[in-house]
Amino acid sequence: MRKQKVSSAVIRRLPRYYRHLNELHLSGTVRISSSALGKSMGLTASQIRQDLSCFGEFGQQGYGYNVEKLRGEISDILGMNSGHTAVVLGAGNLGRALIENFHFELSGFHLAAAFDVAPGIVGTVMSGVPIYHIDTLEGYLAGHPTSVGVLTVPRRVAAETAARLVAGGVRGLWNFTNIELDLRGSDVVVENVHFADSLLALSYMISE
Amino acid sequence: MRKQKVSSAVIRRLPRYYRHLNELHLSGTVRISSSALGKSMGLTASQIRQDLSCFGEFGQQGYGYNVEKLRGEISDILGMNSGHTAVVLGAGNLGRALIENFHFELSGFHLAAAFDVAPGIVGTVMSGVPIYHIDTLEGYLAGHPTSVGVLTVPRRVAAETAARLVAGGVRGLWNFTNIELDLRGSDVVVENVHFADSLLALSYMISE
DNA sequence: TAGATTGTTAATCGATTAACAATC
DNA sequence: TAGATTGTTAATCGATTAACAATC
Repeated sequence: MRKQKVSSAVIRRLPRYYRHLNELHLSGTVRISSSALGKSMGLTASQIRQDLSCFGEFGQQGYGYNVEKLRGEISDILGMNSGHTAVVLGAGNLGRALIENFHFELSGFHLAAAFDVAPGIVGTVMSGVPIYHIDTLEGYLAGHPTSVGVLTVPRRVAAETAARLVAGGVRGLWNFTNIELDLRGSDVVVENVHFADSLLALSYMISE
Repeated sequence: MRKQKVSSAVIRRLPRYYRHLNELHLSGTVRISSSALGKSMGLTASQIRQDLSCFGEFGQQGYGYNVEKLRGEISDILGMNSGHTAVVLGAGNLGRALIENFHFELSGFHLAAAFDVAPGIVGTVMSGVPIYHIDTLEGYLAGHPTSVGVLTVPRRVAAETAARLVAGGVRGLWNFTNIELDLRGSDVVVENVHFADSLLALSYMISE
């Protein structure tokens, strides 16, 4: 479906484009030029036009871009309208924070279930999300095709849980454990959220 | 102090080097060559040597690198031994998850305090971290020089809280709100953790 | 129409990779 | 010493920026 290979740098900017266009739309802005958008995002107009040209022609000479239309195009490109589903693995502190506070639906995901082992929470419902026992994961995945597994389990079971998700047919892993998952051989995509790496980069930058 | 400008790409790899070297050290590995390290990290040997050469000469011809020594050098470069301190702003779900689960000290930070407004938690201690009322922030910062403010407050007070931290003299902001902070004019560094951007990048990658 | 702004091609810049003399 | 591996310089590759004809 996709024409050329899109570079990782471009992919990382797409969500920012979406976010900015969404705010522009909410604030009532109808159209914007690449130079105005660039100014507000700290990018060059050239880069924005170059980035967008990877996916099609969304603007109009002399006019610029229609904010709502471009937002829609980018949400399609990002797969926000693909009916993606997610499950959370590990409903401890971080897992619970994500279940209760992160709005998966704003990114086009339906958070369908979570899995844990703690007797106190298995069988309960958290912010509308049922918590099942991890032993039932395979059965669940067989009956409910799932796009993404959100890994918030303890380190020691991270690799094993990842393998079970891959075997169960998920297409991506959103990895909050600080394990480097090695999924070469499968075509499952891993997106790492390494808090410590982020804080250490900040530490470097403030250390003169 | 620093010689040349180090590119952002290099800075982002430093924490990964640190993490890998730490694991190598814990598993008892004493020395490693750039090519072996590259293989295990998915980088070229060239890139590793080029990256390290930004900061000095840490290896030895014919031998490679001493794992423990290189780990120590990189921790210094990252500022992990600079006595950095942090405070958390907003001890709600995400703030609490960070306070209780994220090991700031493993990144060389001392998490000294948190601030909130909820009567139920102001005055309590969470995992050894005292929770103060946000009204006392200025007084606290005046008496306790603080390196980094961890922003986990609600959207609507994010900009204001950031401004108060900047006025209070912090050097960096670790921003978990999905607001794009505009701190041009100050020399405070912002490190954004945009969960939604990360999930949307994953969404793109699994959407063929 | 005239002014504005696109999409795209060419030029520049920066980052990654390759090569190799130095040397442990 | 001989083999291995560094640090660094040069070559390549890719990403960003500039320029401009096309056109709304």
